[in-house]
Amino acid sequence: MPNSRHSRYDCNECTFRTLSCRHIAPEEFELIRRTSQQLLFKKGETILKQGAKASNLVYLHKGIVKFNFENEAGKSVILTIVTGPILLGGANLFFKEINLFSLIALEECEACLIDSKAMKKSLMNNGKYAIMMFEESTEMFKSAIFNFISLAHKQVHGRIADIILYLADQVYKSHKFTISFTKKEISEFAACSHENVITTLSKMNREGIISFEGKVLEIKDYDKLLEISKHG
Amino acid sequence: MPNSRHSRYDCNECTFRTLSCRHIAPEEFELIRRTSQQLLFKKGETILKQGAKASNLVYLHKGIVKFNFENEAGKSVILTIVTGPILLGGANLFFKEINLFSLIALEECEACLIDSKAMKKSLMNNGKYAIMMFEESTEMFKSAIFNFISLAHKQVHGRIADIILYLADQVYKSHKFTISFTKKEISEFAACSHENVITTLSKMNREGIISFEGKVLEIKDYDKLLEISKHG
DNA sequence: ACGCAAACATGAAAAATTGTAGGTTCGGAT
DNA sequence: ATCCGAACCTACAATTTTTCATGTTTGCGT
Repeated sequence: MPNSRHSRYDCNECTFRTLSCRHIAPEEFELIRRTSQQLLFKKGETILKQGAKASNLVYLHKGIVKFNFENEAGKSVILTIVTGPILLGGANLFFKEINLFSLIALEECEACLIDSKAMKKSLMNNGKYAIMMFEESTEMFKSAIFNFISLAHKQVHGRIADIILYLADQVYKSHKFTISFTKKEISEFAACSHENVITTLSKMNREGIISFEGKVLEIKDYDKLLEISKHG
Repeated sequence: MPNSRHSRYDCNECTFRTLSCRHIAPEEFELIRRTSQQLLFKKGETILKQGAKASNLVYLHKGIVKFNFENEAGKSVILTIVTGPILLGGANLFFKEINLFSLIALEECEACLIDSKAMKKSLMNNGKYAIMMFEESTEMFKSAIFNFISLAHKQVHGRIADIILYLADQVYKSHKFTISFTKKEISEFAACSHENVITTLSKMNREGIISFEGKVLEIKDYDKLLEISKHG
């Protein structure tokens, strides 16, 4: 269960508020704020559940989240992985009332759940605000589409190279980072077996392209990874 | 070159106009209309070009269009295939100024190119209109995401079954249809080799699940296809 | 009508990927 | 402290998929 702790983020300093107040009056934001709820999610906890009614948007202040789709057989795919601060769940808002996929915390996450209805009301009254929110909430598609494309015409080592580059450049923003998820999750992101992930990473390790001890991954030869990504 | 023929669609009867005028005044729509251009695209012609400036939205009155992404090596993936009437290119509008992928006519298409700037202006002035347009233009994502998921955890025969079902249910709306594209294009949609498409379709043909003569595909055993899709 | 290029088709070999089976390590629950 | 399950790792067999080689058919431009 998400833990409703003492506020860590002061609503008056929140970046979401700052963004919003570029387009709507503070009094109007207050209406949105009042329907919102600040929560702390532990690693592994579900923030939005696939199949549930999409009654909330999520402003992720801090943390890392995976977009997880699970099929009838219980197999998962990770559509993409993102870090805060970012607005999530907008896709569900515009698509339909049902969440198409789950949002799951990969690390401890600070997030605000925002009532969709309250938000929609403000969007209707302010086109500029609507456009901005839409731009914010479609960010995730870009990375999902690039993963899609990587999947579509690269083989496993190319896809894994892409994932490492993506994590380094977009998520952890460093060439050395502690991954906050399992090999199985990497396999769900790369859409292959977890054995294949292990084999591929071990090979890259042996060849000195990366070093991967425990949970710490370091890119040793960025250019080589780029090359694998290109020809993979 | 697209052929600028004598108007087939009377702007006063256009479904896009009807939709728009639920939220904006006819005079305001007139501003959008004046910047628009009605065109006829022949099979194979590019409506929006990947990499070009995203200066237009496209309202597709009639026809079938593929979302095509081409990588540096010249290999293509088809993200999804859609039929008119539908609003296209919205993704590009909100993403960035550059088209992320091409839209290519698979059949003769009647379409209006709408100036992005004129449209954005109206969206800013009217939140409800903006929300409606977002909803319209994100439709394509749903099918692209489902194709993504199919790709991610099914093997080729499952993916091909999915594609046949998708074409029958969403595109041609019939269990018997004349496909307007090649086996190679199916392979770009299914993300596999074209030989694999041929082998798989031949097998389904032999087993009586479908019949596929020339360009005419007929689903003989819908339930069997569903089953292949499920376990695929 | 002819020729050429693209699309279609098929089989066999090669490569990539998954599944299976073995065992080790790690961390949380009792 | 110990037990148990999950994650990790490796090798090998089984399967899927691609690649290659070859030949036929189709459709379009001249």
